[in-house]
Amino acid sequence: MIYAGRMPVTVLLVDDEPLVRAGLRAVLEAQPDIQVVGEAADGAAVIPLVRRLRPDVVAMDVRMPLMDGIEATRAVLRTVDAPPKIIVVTTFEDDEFVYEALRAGADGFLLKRSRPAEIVHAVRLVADGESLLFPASVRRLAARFGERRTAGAALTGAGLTEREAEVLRLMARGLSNAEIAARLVVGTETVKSHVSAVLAKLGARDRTQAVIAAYESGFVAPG
Amino acid sequence: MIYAGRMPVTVLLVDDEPLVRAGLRAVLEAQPDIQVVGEAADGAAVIPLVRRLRPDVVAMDVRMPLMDGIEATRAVLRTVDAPPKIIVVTTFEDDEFVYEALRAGADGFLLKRSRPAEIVHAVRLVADGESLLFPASVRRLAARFGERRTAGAALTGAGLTEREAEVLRLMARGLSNAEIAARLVVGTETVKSHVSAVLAKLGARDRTQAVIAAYESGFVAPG
DNA sequence: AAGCGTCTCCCCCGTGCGGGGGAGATCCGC
DNA sequence: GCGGATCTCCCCCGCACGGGGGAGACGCTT
Repeated sequence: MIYAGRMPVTVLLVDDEPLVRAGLRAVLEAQPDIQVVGEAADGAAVIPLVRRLRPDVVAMDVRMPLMDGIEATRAVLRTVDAPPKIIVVTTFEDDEFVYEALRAGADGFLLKRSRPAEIVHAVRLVADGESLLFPASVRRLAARFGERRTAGAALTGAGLTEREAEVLRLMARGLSNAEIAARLVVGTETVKSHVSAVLAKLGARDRTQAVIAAYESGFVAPG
Repeated sequence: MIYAGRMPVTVLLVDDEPLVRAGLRAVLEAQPDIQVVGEAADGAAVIPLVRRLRPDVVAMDVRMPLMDGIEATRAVLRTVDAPPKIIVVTTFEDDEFVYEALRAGADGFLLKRSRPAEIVHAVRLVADGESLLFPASVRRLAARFGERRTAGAALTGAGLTEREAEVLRLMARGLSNAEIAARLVVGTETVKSHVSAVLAKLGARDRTQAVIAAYESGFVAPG
């Protein structure tokens, strides 16, 4: 496989530990044909970032606070059209995670213990459309889940609607549904609809997680 | 504390995962007064390296294949004269590890999840002869929430207790009361008590407002 | 005209959340 | 010894929240 003359492969790093992100960045950016275009600390922050940065590859941690890598993988593939390739990164050779990751639609599976050369190789491989499955025995499973990706494509073109974003901003200021309703001069049932939509799109379980995602993704900023 | 005009602090990295070493190196070498002088992949390799490189600080992983960080710490302190300061680096806030590490003679204790600034700070601190015992995140919260927040409805004026701060941190990661209870190995009723105390002291109406306060005050930070 | 997406509002329903009490155990300082 | 603080757990209770449905009105593109 030859990489000369290619456009650089763009990568988004998703891991809750800054240290791991720094490590991946150091390893990947040492390659002239690979470019890290962004980082996220949680799966919940991934979708808007993918939409904005349109990376070729997402390196996704499994264990993360709000939304784990499996969930985030599902969310990205479900809500983003022309989605990036996704490499799920984990610490242990957990077969369950491999299986789950494949079911979720991941293209690659990588251990954190891997040597830099393997990591670089994995990124290049999935960027080229190949799938990379660590244990050979699991490779067979890939075939069974190979047809996804066409079906799920895009409910709406964009993430949050303007109204939903407005509601999320008010949620992130601590307002209750009733207060948001009063502020926006609509019924509380309407607000509930918007809140539900926000929770669904962000993969949040409740308004608290949604607000956390808003902070973590930079949608709102402290200060 | 002023670092200008100092000799650079030399650091030896000991971790079995190249990724983590690369991350630490990237984070530390970004500082002009810190220099990474060597790396080791296992505790067993540390002693000769320490003898040869004479680093000021050793950043030591706990979990390693041949000799773990606790053992390696003991070995270094026992066999090397004028030994370096040792920061034990681990993944989880495992009290047992903290205790063991301190018993072994470690000068500092650091979580891999820490933000770069905290890691850098820890290295400088132990290099200066200070000891850095409990996770910086915990320490920070106590200090931060100790005296502020005097105004408002809160009548106690005493700030958050350690336990309450711990609960708030978990709230700020999106955990429900039941999940926090499971994490802290206590009953949900206990968690409810702590949550209520946190809400009262922060002047928050619900957990969402408490989490917002946590972000806005710097108690937790995005990224 | 048809279709889609958005915004609006409505129903039912379960439950997690938070308030308001109380109480025992431990530790620490006076 | 005694009081205070902290951590733990328990009761009852109201309600906001969130999930599951559905539906009408508007504006847009096709």
